[in-house]
Amino acid sequence: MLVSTKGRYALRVMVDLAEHQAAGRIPLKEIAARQGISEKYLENILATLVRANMLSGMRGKGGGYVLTRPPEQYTVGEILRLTEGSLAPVACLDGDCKGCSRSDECPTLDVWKNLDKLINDYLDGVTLDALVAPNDGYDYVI
Amino acid sequence: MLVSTKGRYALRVMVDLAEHQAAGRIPLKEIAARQGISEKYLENILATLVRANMLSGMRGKGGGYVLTRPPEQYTVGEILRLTEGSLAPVACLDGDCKGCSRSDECPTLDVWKNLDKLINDYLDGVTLDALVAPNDGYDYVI
DNA sequence: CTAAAGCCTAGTAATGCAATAGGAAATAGG
DNA sequence: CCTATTTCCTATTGCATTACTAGGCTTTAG
Repeated sequence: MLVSTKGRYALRVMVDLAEHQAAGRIPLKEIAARQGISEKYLENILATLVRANMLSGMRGKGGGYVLTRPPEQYTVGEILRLTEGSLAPVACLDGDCKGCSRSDECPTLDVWKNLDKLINDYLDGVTLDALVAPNDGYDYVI
Repeated sequence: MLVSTKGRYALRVMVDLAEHQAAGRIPLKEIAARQGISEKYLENILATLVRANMLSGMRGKGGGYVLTRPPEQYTVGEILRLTEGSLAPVACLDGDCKGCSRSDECPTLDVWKNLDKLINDYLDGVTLDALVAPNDGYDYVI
């Protein structure tokens, strides 16, 4: 499985926040309820996003989370790479375990490299605003 | 990780067998030595391939493994789907757990579907013979 | 001061992955 | 028939990761 629940939830949360941007800071409780995700589990995920400055969190009454950039400036790729650690399709390409001893002669390495590029290029080409549902009309109701 | 060692090893073994087709049946021991893979672990992998009729295994003296089709008739996709179980990038698309309750309204589902298609289409487009190293020349030595 | 929120560090249960163990059955050659 | 060789089959183990929970601390608005 390339993307685990952590990454999937993170993406859904980012879309949720993008859709509710107009409402200002959104408390975790609200997101969890809307998305049907355990509050405690969400904490971990949001903490990761905050530490990477993708979200700003504020404590206390009236606190909550808000995007730090406009939705079109987030790519799905960066969100997933952050929460998943890596999007490499095979261990051979993962940052830490750099190159197995057979990489010089490996007949399959090119397949993995091409696949890796395919995946990352696609996910880096999709921005958050492309996933936001069209506004319900509140903006132009008289 | 989309593809685990099982799938990677399987692919390498298939390439190995394609490259040594001319030698007839190849015993597991030989493949394991050439590829630097534990014999016992390889057993599992080869058993899977045999059960799916991708390889033919024969026991006893002079036995070993051989491809059941010419290399250009295997795709990397089918080899990996068999050994990995599935190439779905997220659990949402995995055969068994068909569709989560939110799939109707899920803003991210299309991303996963597109990614899934991208991955499978690419891997189904690469055939085994594309990975086989050019012959060393034995065929045309006088 | 207090209630509402995020922040932080652990801990745990379950799953899946990688690898190993031991033996049964088949086959070829002497 | 005997033996060495080789695949086939069923379990089991150790390990790492994933998904999720627990409990308490800190910040902020009113």
